[in-house]
Amino acid sequence: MHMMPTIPRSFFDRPVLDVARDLIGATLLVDGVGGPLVEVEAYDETDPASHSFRGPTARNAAMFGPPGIAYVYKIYGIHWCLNFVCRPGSAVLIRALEPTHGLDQMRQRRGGLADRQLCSGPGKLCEALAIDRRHDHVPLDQPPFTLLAADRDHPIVTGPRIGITKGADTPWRFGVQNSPFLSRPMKG
DNA sequence: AACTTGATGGTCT
DNA sequence: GACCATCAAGTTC
Repeated sequence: MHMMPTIPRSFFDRPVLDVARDLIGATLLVDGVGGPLVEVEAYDETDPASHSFRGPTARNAAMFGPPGIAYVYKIYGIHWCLNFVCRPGSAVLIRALEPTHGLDQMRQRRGGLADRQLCSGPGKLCEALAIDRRHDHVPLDQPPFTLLAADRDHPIVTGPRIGITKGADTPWRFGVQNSPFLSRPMKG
C-alpha cells in the first residue's frame, strides 16, 4: 500500500515559488477534513501585492516567523484566508483544493452547496475546513494540520494572481490544469 | 457567460 | 477615510 509522506518543516525553507509549485497535489487536512491542493499563489516581500511588502505589523507577524507555520487573516471583514509561511516575508496563499476527506462536514459547513464549490476559493476553503484566527502561527506539521506530499504528478499551469491591483501581472498563481475545483479556470 | 452589487469589519494612513 | 490576496446572488447579454 502507498503511503504519502508527511511534509517536513524544511520543505518551507526554500524559495516561495518552488514551494508553491511543489504544493500542488499535496493533501491538506484540518482535523481530518480536506483534500489535495489544486490552486495556490505566491507572495513575497519584494511584491507590492504582499501583506509583507511594508514590513512587519500585528496582522502579518506570522509571515516573518519561522518557515512552516500558518498565516491566517480575515479579508473584507468576512472571510478567512490561509497561507503557508516560507522564508521570512514570503508565503503561499491556499486558494482551492479537491474535497476528498470529510465531505459531510464540509457540506454542512458550506450550507449544502455543490461539491465543486466547497473549497473553490480561499474564503470557501477556510469555511469548509473551519479555519480561523485560532490557526494563525500554528505549525503545519502538528495537529490539527496534516500535510502529505503529492503522490503523483499533476499538469501545473501558471498565471496572474486573483483579486489584486498591485503586481497584477506577476504570474505567481499555480493550479492544476482543467481541475473542476479551481476558484477560476487557469488559462492555457 | 460576463458583469454588477451588497454584505461586513479589520488594518493602516 | 480608503483599501482590501472574497463570496453569492442578482442582472444583463
